[in-house]
Order: sequence, then structure tokens, then C-alpha cells
Amino acid sequence: MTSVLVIDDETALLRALRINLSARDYTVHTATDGVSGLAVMARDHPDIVIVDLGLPDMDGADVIAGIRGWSTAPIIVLSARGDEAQKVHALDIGADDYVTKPFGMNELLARLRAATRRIGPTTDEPVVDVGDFVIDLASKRVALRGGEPVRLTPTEWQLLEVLARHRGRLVTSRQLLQQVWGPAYESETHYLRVYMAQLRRKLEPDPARPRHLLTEPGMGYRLQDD
Amino acid sequence: MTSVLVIDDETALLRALRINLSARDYTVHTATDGVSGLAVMARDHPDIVIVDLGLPDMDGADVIAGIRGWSTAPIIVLSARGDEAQKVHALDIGADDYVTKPFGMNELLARLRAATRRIGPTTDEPVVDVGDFVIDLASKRVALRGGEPVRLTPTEWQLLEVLARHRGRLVTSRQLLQQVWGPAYESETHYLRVYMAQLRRKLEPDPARPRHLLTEPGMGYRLQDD
DNA sequence: GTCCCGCGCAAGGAAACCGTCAAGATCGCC
DNA sequence: GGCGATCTTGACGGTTTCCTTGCGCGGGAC
Repeated sequence: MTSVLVIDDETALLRALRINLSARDYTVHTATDGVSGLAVMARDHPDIVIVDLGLPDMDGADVIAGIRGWSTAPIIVLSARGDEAQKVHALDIGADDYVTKPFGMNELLARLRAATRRIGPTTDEPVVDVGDFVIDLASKRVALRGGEPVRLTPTEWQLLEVLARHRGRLVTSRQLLQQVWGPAYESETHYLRVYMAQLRRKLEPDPARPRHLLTEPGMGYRLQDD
Repeated sequence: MTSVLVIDDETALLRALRINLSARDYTVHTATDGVSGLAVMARDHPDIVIVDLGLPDMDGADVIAGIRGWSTAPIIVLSARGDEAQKVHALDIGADDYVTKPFGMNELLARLRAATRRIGPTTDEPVVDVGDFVIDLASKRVALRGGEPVRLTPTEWQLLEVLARHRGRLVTSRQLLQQVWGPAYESETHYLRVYMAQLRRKLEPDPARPRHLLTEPGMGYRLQDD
């Protein structure tokens, strides 16, 4: 889950952002001045920062510089002033985007998504560790506890990937078949049994008694971590 | 040196940008419509793209999508229309920034610098050492362990470069073909086999048993370091 | 106890994929 | 125009992977 730090002294805007961001599954941190903003930044390491340039206690540029001194998290600047010199300055000292007030909430959210997308692949939890084996989603690799890599066929990998992306949750047979084989194969539950057995043979310590690739009879499968 | 592709049908703006960007040591490519823009993109692989949404031949959104299909280069959108829905749509299909005309040249340049700065760290890993050979991305050279340089043809180099930029991660056949030969060659997997064999002959200690240029059957290839 | 359905397991043929070699076709340079 | 390097294209064998089928087991319904 992506976490966002909002630094702004307008409590109305802060509330609006908190509501909108929370509703979209962001974790939201807030601060109403530069000093506490930097403190929260240092303590919680949010993935993205939204900062107003018109803060009561510090120059907004100093806030940006203070963050950029040690973090590369995307910074989106909000400002009531739209003059070019200030935009250029803010961008040049490390801001990633600059939005002039008043702005539409949808635009800000879209710019936030764009920033998230850029950092996405790196911080999006590419590694899933379930105890007896480890799945690296970014590099498409699986290794047993102990480091020994496991060779998976493309279909095996796709199946495991879908399960890993829903780690802990139940995934219905229909959902799995649709994602791996396509919408036309929704009823070929046979395929699932065959490939699930192969995955268990390759990954489970005791394939007959799976500890992680669990069957939910009549429903589907679940990837369980310790 | 950073190269920029500008796609816009206003020749006056095109000229102004060419002058300003050249003066700041960017390499400038230009195109006046979507089709030729995508062609230049595929041929020259510029680092950053600036694209006007109001092109004569194509919907700007299709241009963005056409680029995002195979490239992660930053895209800055220019548009005469500033309505929020269009901004949101452009950003969501892959644009990195959205600037409304008329805009100040200094602001655009600052946003360009911000985009450049972002791609810097990722592509700025000049040397990749995999054990038996060393790839210098900046100077486009390869040398065996021991220092003996290896001559690669342009295509061989491009292929190796894509793999090196994803060092350790799996790169799908489609991705490789798109980046090296262009989006139209997605299914010519034959090329890959031929050139991968040539790379192995030139770089691997035992070409028949590759240790670094690995095949992942059915999925793609991976550059593995020791 | 018996039937029936869902699940796990094994095996084999068809199809897809990969590596290799080598012969045109193309391009750029002299 | 000729030459060399590079890029395409074709053919072939070996291997892997996928799909399909059949069978046995076990739990729940009746």
C-alpha cells in the first residue's frame, strides 16, 4: 500500500485530501507546518509527499530541499501563486510536479497516480516470502528457503503469480482460470488441479500435505504464508 | 547527452523548442504528426518525449498509448485544452506531466529538467559487471574479464543493453523485440534466438552452457551475474 | 452401505519452443 | 560499382511444455 504525506496549513484542504486518499487505499500522514512535516517524513518514510509552498513557519523551498537532502520520494507541490519563477525554482530544487491552486481533486489524484506509477515497480513489494519459499515478482523468480532456485514453466509461473498477488486471500477457480488461461476456459477446473499439483511438487516440503498452496474445497485456492 | 523528441504540428512552437533545447545541449528530434512521431520514437529511442495532444492525424491519447506500449521514457503532454477530464485521461494512460498552452518556456524547461532528473539515477549505472564480462553502458563497450574488448554489432549491442538495464530480472521476448526492433516485430522470436546465440558466442566462456545470458523457456531471457 | 462429486496423481501424444547452421538480401563505405 | 559487414530468412533436430485422458481416493448425502 502506498503512503502519502500531505503538508499543508489549510485544514479544510487537509481534510478533503485525507478523505479522498483514504478512500483510494492510500495511507495518509499529515502535517500543518514545515517543521513537523520534516519530522513526519523522517519518522514514517512515506512513499510520496504533497507539500504546500505557503506554510506559516518555513519557506516551502526549504522544505523541499530538506526532503531532497536524503530522500528521493516524489514531491508534488501545491501553491496559490502561479508565477513562473517560483515554479521553475521549486522544480529545480527537487520537486517532481507543481499544481496551482485552485485545482481539481481529480487532477491531483491523477498526478499522484502518475507519480506512484513511476516508483511503483520498485516499492510495490516485489518479494513475497511465505516461509518455505520466496517469490520475487519483479524478476519472476522463485527460490526455496535456503536459496535454491526453482524452475517453473510459464503456466506454472502465471498461476503462482496470481496467487501471490492475492497472498493470504482466497482466489476462486474461475478467477484463476480466467487470468491464466483466458475467459474461455472458465470451466476447465481440471487444468487447475494438474498445475497446482506440479507447483506443490516443486515448492512444498511435503506435496501431499500442502502448507502454503491450500485447496479450499468447492471454492478455489489460497496462498498461505507462515 | 539527453535526447528529446518533440511531436507538435505548430511549426513556430517546434522551432522555438528546437532553438531552446539545442542551446541547452539536448539532442532534439522533431515530428509534426503522430505517425511519424511514433516512427521516430521507434527508430531513435529518445530519452524524453514532449507531445501535443492536438495532432492532425491521430488522437493524442493514442500516441501516448503507442509509446507506453513498449517504452518507459517520460512523456510531457502539451495541450491547448485544459479541462480536467482530458488531463486525468492523459496522465492515466501513461503521461508523466501535463502542461496547458500557452505556457512559459522556462516552466517547460524546468519540467523537462525534473523529468530528466528522475530518469537519471535509473539509467545512470554506467558499468554492469556480471563476472565473465563487463558492460559499460555509458561508453557502449563490452570487455571480457581480463580487459579484452569485444566488438558487437549495433543490434547485438541494443539487445545486450536492454538486458543489462534489467540486470537479474527476466525480460520477456515481446519486450526485447519491441525495444530493439520496434513494436511491429513483436512476434519475430526468431531474431532473438539468432542474436542471442551470437552474443553467447562472443561473451560466454562456454556458449553451449550459458552462465549469464540465460533462457527462460516460454518467457524470455535474463542477464544473470555471479 | 452405497452413490456421487470433487480432488489428486500419472502418463502420453501433439504442439510449441529453442539452438544451430548456412545461405541470400541489404546496407554503408571506399 | 565492388566489397565487407550486418541483418534477414529458411530449414532441421532435439527438447520442453501443454493439453488431455483415465483412474483411484475420500468425504458428504441419502
